[in-house]
Amino acid sequence: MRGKPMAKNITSPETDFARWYQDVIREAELADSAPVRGCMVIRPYGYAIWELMQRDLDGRFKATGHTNAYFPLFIPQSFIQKEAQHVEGFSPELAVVTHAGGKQLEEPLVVRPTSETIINHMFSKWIGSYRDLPMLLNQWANVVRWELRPRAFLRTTEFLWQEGHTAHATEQEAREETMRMLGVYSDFMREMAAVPVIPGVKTEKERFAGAVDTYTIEAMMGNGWALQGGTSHYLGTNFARVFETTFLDRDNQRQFVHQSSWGVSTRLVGALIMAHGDANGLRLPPRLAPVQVVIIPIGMQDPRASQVMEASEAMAKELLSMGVRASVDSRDNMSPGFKFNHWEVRGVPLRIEIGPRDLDAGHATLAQRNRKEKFTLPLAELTGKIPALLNGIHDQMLKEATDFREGRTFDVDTFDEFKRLIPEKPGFYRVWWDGSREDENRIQEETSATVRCIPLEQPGGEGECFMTGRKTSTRAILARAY
RNA sequence: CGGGGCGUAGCGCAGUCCGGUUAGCGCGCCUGGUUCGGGACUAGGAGGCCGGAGGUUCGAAUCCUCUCGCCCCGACCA
Repeated sequence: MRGKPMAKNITSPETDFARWYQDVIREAELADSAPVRGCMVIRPYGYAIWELMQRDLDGRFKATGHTNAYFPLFIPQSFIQKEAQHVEGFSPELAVVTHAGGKQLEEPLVVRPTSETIINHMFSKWIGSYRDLPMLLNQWANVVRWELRPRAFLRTTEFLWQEGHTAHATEQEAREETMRMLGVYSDFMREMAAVPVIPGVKTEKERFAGAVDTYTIEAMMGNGWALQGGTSHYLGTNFARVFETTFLDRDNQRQFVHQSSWGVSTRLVGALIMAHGDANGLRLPPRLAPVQVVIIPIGMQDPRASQVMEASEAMAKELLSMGVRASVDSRDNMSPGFKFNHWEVRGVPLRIEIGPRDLDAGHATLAQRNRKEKFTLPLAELTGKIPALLNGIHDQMLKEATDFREGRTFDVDTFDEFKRLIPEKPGFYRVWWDGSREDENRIQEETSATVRCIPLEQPGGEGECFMTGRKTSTRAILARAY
C-alpha cells in the first residue's frame, strides 16, 4: 500500500467514524437500506458472515447441552403485560398488530421483541417435575424493537439473533448456566471474531427489563466507544412467578423454576466492522471470513495465461479440499490492481497473486490484509502453509485489537477528571464505583458516557467512589457506547 | 420528539440565490479495439415524469404553498 491514497469512496475513520462505518458497509456490500425505515437488507456477503457466526455458535450451544426450537413471532399482548418490569422496559418499542384477516383482532398481537413470555407460557406446560429439568433451549429468530435511531447492524428495527432460554431447579444451577453462556460468548469473540471482550455485570440502570442480573461482554470499537456484544441474564423466578412455571421437587413440593436467557445478534457483524476495519475498508478475522484466501491470476492476456489459470485453479482446489475457503478471481475484464482493491475493501485476510514471473521463480506472491509487505512462498509448499498463516493472522488481529484497547483504557479517580478526559480521549475508563442510579444519570447527562459494566475480574483493594467518595472495593468501566 | 442536512441517470454530485431553447459532470453499465505485477486506455452508445401534489408565469429542476421520504447529531435502546 506504499503511501497510496485512501480507498475510493470511503471516508477516513479519523475524519468521521460514523460515515466511515456506513461507507464500509456500502463498499463491502454487506448491507443496503430498505424501503422501510429502520430496516435493512443484509446482502449476501454480509449474510455469509452471519452464517459463519451462526454455525460456530450453534455448535457451541449444542456442545453445552442445548437444543434448538422455534416459537411464534406473534405474542398475545397480555403476555408482555404480565411482568411489570418487562412491560415497562419494552412497551415504547413494541410493534403491535391490531388488524388481521380483514378485521380488528379481539386481542392485539405483539411482534416479539424477545421471547421470555411466550417461552414461559410453553415451559409451564412442559415442565412437571424436577425430572424435566434443566430445560435448555435456544432459538434462532428475528425480533422487532421499534427504534428511534437506527444504525446498520448495530440497531435496526428488525434484527436477527439467537435467544437461549433455560429453566433450572435451583438458583445456583441457573446462575451457573448464566455464567457458562457468558463464557461461551467471550470465547467466541476471542477465538472466532478476534475481538477481546470484558465480561461483567450491568448496573441496575442498564439491566434487562425483567432480569435479576444482567451480564455483558463489552468490546471496544475503533473510535474508543464501547459495544455490548452479547448478554446473559439470570432471570430468577420473575417470569416463572407470573407464568406459573413450576415443578415438583424430590419432596413433592411445588417450586418456581430458576431461569436464564442469553443472546447475541447481527449486531456482532457491526462489531466486527468497527473493531477491525481500517481506512481501506473491512478487515475480517479469518475464521469468520466468507472468503479466507483469494487467488488473483495475473497476466491473463499473457501467452502463458492458461498456465497461470491452471496453477490458480489447482491451488484453489487443493485449499478447498483442506477446508480453506478459497476462490479464484478469474474475471477477465478487470485489472489485477482493481481486484486487489476489490478484495481488500471486503476484508479478505489473505491474497495470493500468481503471474508468469511467479511461475518462472516457482513461487507465488502473498499479501495479508493486515500487513503492508508482500512475501513469496515456493509453490511446492504453499498450500500446506496456508492454515498456519490464517491462524497467525487471527492471532495478530486479536493482539492488535487488544493492544488498541489497552492503549485506550485509563484509570481516573474523580468525576472532574473523567469529564475533562473523555471528550478528548474516548476509551474505557476504570473507576472506583459505589454510585446510585441517580449518579449514573448524572454521568450520562454530563458526559454522554455510561457505566458499561462491573468487570467480573476485579483488581482487589479498595478506594473511594469517583462520584460519591464512599469507600468501595468495586471497580467499574465507563465509556461512550453504541 | 428536538437540532442540522438532503431528495436531479444504477451510484456520487453540479445546476436552484438571479426562471429562458435539447438538463450536465464523474464513476458504473453496453459494443469494438488495445491492455493486464496496485483502482487500464480509447472510440462509440444506452440511460431522467429534476421525490410528490397544487399554484405563479408566455415559460419552472429553479419562485410560492402543502406534502412524502431519507441521512446525520442528541434523548430511548441489544
